[in-house]
Parts: sequence; C-alpha cells; structure tokens
Amino acid sequence: MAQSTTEEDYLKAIYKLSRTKPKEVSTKSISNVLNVKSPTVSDMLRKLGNKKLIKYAKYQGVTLTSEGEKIALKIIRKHRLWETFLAEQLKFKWDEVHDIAEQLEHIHSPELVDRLDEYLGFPKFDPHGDPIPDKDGTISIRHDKTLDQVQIGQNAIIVGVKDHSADFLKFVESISLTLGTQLKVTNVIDYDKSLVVKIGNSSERSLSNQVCKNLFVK
Amino acid sequence: MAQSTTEEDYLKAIYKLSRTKPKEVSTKSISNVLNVKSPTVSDMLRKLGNKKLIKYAKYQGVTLTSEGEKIALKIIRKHRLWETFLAEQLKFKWDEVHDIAEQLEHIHSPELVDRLDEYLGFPKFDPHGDPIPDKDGTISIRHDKTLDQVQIGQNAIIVGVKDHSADFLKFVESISLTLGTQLKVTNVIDYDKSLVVKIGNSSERSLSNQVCKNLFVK
DNA sequence: TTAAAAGATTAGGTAAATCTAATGTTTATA
DNA sequence: TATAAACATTAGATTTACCTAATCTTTTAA
Repeated sequence: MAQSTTEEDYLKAIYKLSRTKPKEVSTKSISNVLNVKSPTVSDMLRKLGNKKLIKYAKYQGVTLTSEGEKIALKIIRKHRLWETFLAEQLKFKWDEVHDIAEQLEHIHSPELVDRLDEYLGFPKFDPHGDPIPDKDGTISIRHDKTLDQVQIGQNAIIVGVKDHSADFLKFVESISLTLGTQLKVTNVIDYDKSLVVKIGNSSERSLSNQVCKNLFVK
Repeated sequence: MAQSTTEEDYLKAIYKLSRTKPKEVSTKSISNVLNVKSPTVSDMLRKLGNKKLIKYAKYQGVTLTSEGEKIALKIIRKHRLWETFLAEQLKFKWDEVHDIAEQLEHIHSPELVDRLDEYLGFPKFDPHGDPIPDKDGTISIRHDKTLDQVQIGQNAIIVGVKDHSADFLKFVESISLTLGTQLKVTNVIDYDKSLVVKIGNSSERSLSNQVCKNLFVK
C-alpha cells in the first residue's frame, strides 16, 4: 500500500533523527523537525505503527521497521538525485536546491528515479556531499571528521556540510568554502576553539567552532 | 494567494474544456474529466468563484477570469515543459510522459520552470505537438487540420495528436506515426470514411476515421 | 406547453492532517 | 524519594476534498 506525502515526511524525519540522536526517536524531536504539534505526531505514529512502518510503543519512542526504512531511503534517494539535477544541470546554487527537492522527492514513479540516476551518471554524492542511496537502498555511511577535529598545521578538503540551512550554505559559499575546497589549519585559538585557516591561496581567515563543527573534511 | 493542487486541477480542466466545447463549461463535463461527482464540483466552483478565479453563476456554467486563466496557463506550461524534459532528456516514450508530468506540473517554483525552459532551449511544442505557453502565458493556437480533412492524393506531415490517451499513442507509435512523419493519402473509402495512406516509404495501410480525426497534420 | 429526463445544487457525512485543551506518564531534581 | 517539569497521549474541533441522498432548475421531447 502506498503512502501519503505526509507519511513519507514522517518516515524521512524518523530516519534522519535515528542517525544522530539515540536510536529511539522521540515525539518531540519529530514535532520540531516537521513543525507540527506533538499530538499531531502521536496520531501519525499510531497510524504508521498500524501500517508496520515503525515500531511504536506508547511513551517509548519509535524506530523504523525495515519496510519503513526502505521507504525512507527511497525518499532520500529521490531528494538527493533531484538536488544533484538542480545544481549540476539547472545551475541552481547549493542553498537553493533543498526546498525544490523537498517537493520533487514526493513525485511517484520508480522509472523516473532510475532514469534520472542514469542521466546524472549514477552520482554517489549530492551537492552537499551527502551520499545518495542506490537503487537497492544501499547508502554509504559518512566516516569523515569535521573541521574542528583537524590538528594545527594539517591540510583538509571540504567534502560535506552538516548544517543544511540556507543561511549556513550562503555563508560558507560567500567565503569560498564549497565542496572540494582545500584549506590548511594555521592556528587554533584555545579560548573559543576557533580556527585560523588558509583557504586555497587566499589570505588567512578565522572560523568559529560552530562553523567548523558543521563542515565535513577529509 | 496560492492554490491547492486540487484547485489547479480544476482550473486546468476548465481551461481545456473551454477550448473545445462552447465557452461556458458545465459541472458535468468537469466532473467527467476529473473523475469526481458533480456535488464535489459544485462545491469547488463556489470556492473558485469566491476567489475570483472563475465567473460562476449557479446553473449557468463557468468561465475563467483572466486571473484564473493565467494560473491555468502556468500549469499547462509546466506540464508541457516537463513532458518535453522527460521525452527528450530522459528518453521516455510519448505515451509514458503524461502521468508523470501530471505530478510534476504542481511543483511550485517560478525559478525552476524558467530554468527548465532555458535548459530545454525554449521549446515551442511538447512531445505531442501541443504548444507550450511562454513565460508571459502567451500560447500559440493550433490551426492545423486533422488527417480526415486531407484530400486524396495529397501529402501530409504529422504535427500533433488530439487524443492523448496512452492507448492511442501506443497505437500510432506502433505503426510509426510519430511527430514529423510524412504520409500520403492514396485512397478514401466513402463507406466508413477510412483512409488508405502510405507512411514514409513503407507499404500502404488503412486508417479508420476515428484515428484520422485524432491526428493533426500540415 | 408541459412532463419527464438530465443536470446542478444543497444537506449532511467521512477521512486525513492539523490544531488547542485536558490528562497521563516519565524524568530529573530538590 | 517525592514532586515538579518535561514530554506524550487522548479528547474534541477545524479545514479540505471528497461522497450519497434529496431537492432544485433547465432542457428536451411527447
């Protein structure tokens, strides 16, 4: 049986939350992510539980069943493939693609997703460096460290972002910190854990700890 | 104020119906096209009337206001641009693109439509030969005759289809009657108004009047 | 020209997804 | 460890888009 786009949004949210936080996902956290009140979430959890897409026991938080995870990964696959299309083919900036992909991810057509994948040359990562699940739902897990973990004197290459907000993306773009950018950590300020880095060949620049924690590097 | 996708579907249906039938569109005809019962249509007409998107007087049929027509044309523009993308870029067959475009036409992003238009090289016609409204909502009107109006001995080129059903499209494709195909009317059977035509360089073939009426030619 | 048929609208109801207010359960801390 | 705070659920209401049954209005045809 098919899902409504609302149900898909919940499954995606639960999937993403279960990656970071403890495995059990709370009603509150879903409510925050989806911008709905908690009773709304409770209702939907009961519904998804009945459909066997999540494991739900009242007051205990939820986890996806393998069926639920499969659906979540399909949505994420579509989202990231569309983001790639928008950025690479239609030349949207990386802070513009998210909202449009948020709509496109709900287009239903298995054939379309796979053709798009092929059209784009089976990309492994989206414009933000996030891995794209393949046709079978296999997704590679990110093992990269964040920039705040890089030692003084070492080099790093930007391979992804943790914060996907347009604000953050616009900021890092404005200082030329796009994917693939090389940089070198020239100093660490103990006081506020900010870093001084040299971006490419330009002059040095200070980056707050908050910024560094949101940049994946290799 | 924005429209729901349902409202958009109604506006598009009214636009299309007002092209063929008399200018005033009936509740019944909308109900047929959208596969909903007439009371549902009545409700929606009242709503669209309040929003000034249609001119609606009970029992009198409806017409679009210029605001309503503007919206309908935007949807049609999106639909036909997406169909073009699906057929030309993703290599879908012309009977496969409609259903997917039916979903894609509701993606909301003015920027996206215009970039897609540019990406495709500002196409004037979609894969079925239907004109694509431009950015300002200007649409060229089809003046082409249908194949049943071609005289014996004359040549014709397929430039469009009137029936967009997958069944019809599959059939005409199966006998190589795609857009741009040249043919010659070699005989007209008075009895059932069927035509005998020579398609390209292949052998002759009979086409029923119903088929001929659904093929636009030049 | 009027009565039956066709078509349109109103009345009343349902399901999905949301909300607020009230109540129940867990967790954290005084 | 008792209790306040935080969190989750239930109860009841709303909106949108749909339905069926009943009632109007218009059209058609006898």
